[in-house]
Amino acid sequence: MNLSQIELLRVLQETNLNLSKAAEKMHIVQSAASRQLQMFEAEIGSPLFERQGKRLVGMTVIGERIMQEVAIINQAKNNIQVIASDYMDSDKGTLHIATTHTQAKYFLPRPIQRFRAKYPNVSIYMVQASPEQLITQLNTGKADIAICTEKVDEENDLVIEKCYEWHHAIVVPEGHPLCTGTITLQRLATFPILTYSFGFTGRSTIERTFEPTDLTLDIVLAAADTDVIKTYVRLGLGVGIIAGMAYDPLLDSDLVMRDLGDLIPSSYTKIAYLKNSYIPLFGQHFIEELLIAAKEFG
Amino acid sequence: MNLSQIELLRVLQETNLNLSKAAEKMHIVQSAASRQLQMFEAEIGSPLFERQGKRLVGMTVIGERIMQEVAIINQAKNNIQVIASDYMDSDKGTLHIATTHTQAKYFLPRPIQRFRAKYPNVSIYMVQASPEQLITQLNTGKADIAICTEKVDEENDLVIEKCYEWHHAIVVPEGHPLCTGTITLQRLATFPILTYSFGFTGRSTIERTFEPTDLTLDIVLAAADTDVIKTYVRLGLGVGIIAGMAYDPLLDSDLVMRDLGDLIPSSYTKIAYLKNSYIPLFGQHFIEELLIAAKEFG
DNA sequence: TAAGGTTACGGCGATCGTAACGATC
DNA sequence: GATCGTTACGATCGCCGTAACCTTA
Repeated sequence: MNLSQIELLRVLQETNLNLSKAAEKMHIVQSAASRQLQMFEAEIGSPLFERQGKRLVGMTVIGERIMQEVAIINQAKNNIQVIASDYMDSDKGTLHIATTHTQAKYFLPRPIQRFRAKYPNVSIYMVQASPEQLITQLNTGKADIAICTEKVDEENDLVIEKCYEWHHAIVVPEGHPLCTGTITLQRLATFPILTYSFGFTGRSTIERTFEPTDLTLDIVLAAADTDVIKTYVRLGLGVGIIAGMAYDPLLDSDLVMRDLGDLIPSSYTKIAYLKNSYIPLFGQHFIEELLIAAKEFG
Repeated sequence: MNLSQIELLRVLQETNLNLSKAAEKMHIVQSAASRQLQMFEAEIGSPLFERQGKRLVGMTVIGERIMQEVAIINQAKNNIQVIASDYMDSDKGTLHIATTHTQAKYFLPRPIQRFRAKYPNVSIYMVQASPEQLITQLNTGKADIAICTEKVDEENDLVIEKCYEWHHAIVVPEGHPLCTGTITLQRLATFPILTYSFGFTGRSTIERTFEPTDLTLDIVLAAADTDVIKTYVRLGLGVGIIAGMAYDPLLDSDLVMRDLGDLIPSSYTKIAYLKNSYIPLFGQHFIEELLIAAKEFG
């Protein structure tokens, strides 16, 4: 058993068990990868992969179990490298951030700008994805830190920090009936609604608010992305329910925003990272920067 | 970085940073170990060991930190091997049990005998140690399962199962004043006492019982081992406070035992193993055997 | 027939062991 | 002087790459 075999297993998973692709990723020729895999299986004493003919099409029971340990080893190995480079020069490195569109556009710009000013030698990679994907990004080591509102609860191997609290709000064109008068759930339900897709940016909170009532929202558009919602609100498709902080007083001055804090419970945007991952110094400072920005944001 | 370097680091710790001994344990010549260590430190970019001249005398800060990851990797690597051999033949293997004298002598014989009958091809190694050492045995991978009463609480990376409940009891020679009449803490405190050493077999419970009172026990002998206590009770040195199950009605018929369940809170003997360790099938069956024996024991 | 995987073989490099040396208790 | 660690050098064994071959979409 050796570390490159362990890594090969990880890479195999990432490539849907395609040995050729895996070999390429590891900068070795395909036959070499094939042999390494065979040697490892020989050492284990039973096959780790289900095969159809020669093709790898799945994992055996023992393969799955061993993969858990493989993941642990890879994580620890990666930690060692990060620790080492952090110790050598704690102002230099790479930070992979995974987040959703809303956070990327409305919350992160300021803290990231500040962070860049302090750490010009840290490269920041941002991956935009659905909240569900964010967890995968963390688990596969593709992201160091995830920032989002949904889904990052009760995950056992994640460290989760509350970042800031926010309310939903409606946006409507000027002159829309909802610009005046008290807003109630009943009244909202009489209009066509534009809001986030399932699993995005507090959509689950909206669901939970309406679920116990007899009302059903008439959702005519569900988008992952606030800007799409606003665009169609401008076209008069209906009432947008968006995250309050996604209303930009300058750019969105043609739209009227009204807070729904009294109707829909607040949502919390959180910071998450793997419990077992080593976060370098600059990463910890980045998190601090987020928390500072969060206070200004509230 | 490769696995033998990782292993070398672990072995170095086990040998008090003696490179020669470590090399021997790894079945390589000492110069090879020296080089491997250098290569690893070069890759990390800074020394992992404090040196006096050439001797390794301690670990640097980064060395300590990296050791945590090294331990994780070694554990996972070991798990892989156990998983593999468990899958190959789940009736064969080795079980390292760490426990204290009292458990080894009075509780374990029956379950171990039964287990041996079911699994003749599993070699059982028993290490007898102090409760404190048991934890170390688990953490260093020298023991798979620990059985004892003290110390195995609130350890974060241990899985702990309650095994059985027991009471303290006194043993005295026939005709001793304590053979008759009600036993109270006050009365106990008037006699010279023989009991377990600090940190052994419920000694802490005895301490906690007397602590809030004004009474102090006159402990004339503290032993790790029930048999030593009984021996000196027989010589008339005083009153033995032992674990109830350590009284053998046949062999100790010359002594009178009286239960202290009303005076001293019960103690619990627990089974402990590392949260991240893979316990092979026969190991799980061994634990079941313990729990069965525990019921008969109560 | 293209894509994925295995087998055979020669070459190169990593790592080992021997051995001589340096330093520290 | 015994123990512990480093450096130098030749030898070996593991692993890679090339290439031919097999098998299935």
